[in-house]
Amino acid sequence: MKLTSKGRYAVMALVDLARFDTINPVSLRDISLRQGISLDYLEQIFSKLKRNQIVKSTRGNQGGYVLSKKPNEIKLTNILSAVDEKVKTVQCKKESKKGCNGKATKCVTHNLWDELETHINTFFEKKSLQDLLKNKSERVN
Amino acid sequence: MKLTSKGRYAVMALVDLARFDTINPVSLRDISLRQGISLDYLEQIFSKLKRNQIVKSTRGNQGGYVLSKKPNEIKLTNILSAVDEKVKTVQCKKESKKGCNGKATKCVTHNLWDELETHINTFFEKKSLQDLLKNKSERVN
DNA sequence: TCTAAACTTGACCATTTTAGTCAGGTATGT
DNA sequence: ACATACCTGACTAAAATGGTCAAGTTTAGA
Repeated sequence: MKLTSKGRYAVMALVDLARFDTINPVSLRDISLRQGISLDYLEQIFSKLKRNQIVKSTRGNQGGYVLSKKPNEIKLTNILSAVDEKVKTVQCKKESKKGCNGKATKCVTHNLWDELETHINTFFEKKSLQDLLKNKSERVN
Repeated sequence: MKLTSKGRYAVMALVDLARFDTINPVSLRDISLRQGISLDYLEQIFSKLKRNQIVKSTRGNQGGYVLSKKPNEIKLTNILSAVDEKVKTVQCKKESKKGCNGKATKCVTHNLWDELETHINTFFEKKSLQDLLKNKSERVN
């Protein structure tokens, strides 16, 4: 199972983007500063988001990124899979042909992880960027 | 988020144990052979399971491990947390005092991961070893 | 009592993943 | 032209993963 900072950064950055892209493209530099994420790392992430048509870019001065869809049309599944955070739990080796661990049977936990995977995916399927915009940033304290 | 082979092995081994411990303690060697898990690795895992009172051990010849509770009393949460598979998603740095990423506010995704965590934990809370014993091992094909 | 089976502990390690950095681009508005 | 901002690929330190190895201790049974 993979769910790391990269996925979190992607979501954070997109929420930030959704809040500021009403008029002009938003530069990664701004997002970097506001969210405290390394600019270089953001570029890697946005490169993937772009490949997956989640954002559009404008080059040059005053350029930046814009969402390619409305916030409520962008599901978290889309975001996470775009940055290669496969919500795949533990894969049994060569599960396709043989059973797990080279046995002739599926391992007893096989269905379990499948179930969990579905469970999590459903969670991310229901949530959209829009949902995250609502509870904005809460003050600590 | 951590959910790796160690957790899967722990569950697999305990299901195996639950099936065979009716009379005598089950040796790790047997589990190792049946489940195709390295014996040395199993020892590490069972050391943790023992520390967390999930299994009891008998040393010496004919020794081995036995469940310390009934299969329906052992929830998957117990197993996974015993082997340090913290179902903790992404933690924001120093979230306690300051906000995330050193900002004064919680990051926008903070509540999201909290929610997910709860979501997953609920899943594991409901499942017991007993549940896994039912759908035994299915043949591939 | 001897010995083999089985648990116990801790150190060690190769590989992979993570979370970036760095260096060099290219495109474009002003 | 030049600053800004996107774009790309190579590189890397540190951590996690999935083990192995070595050296025990304990106890049943011959």
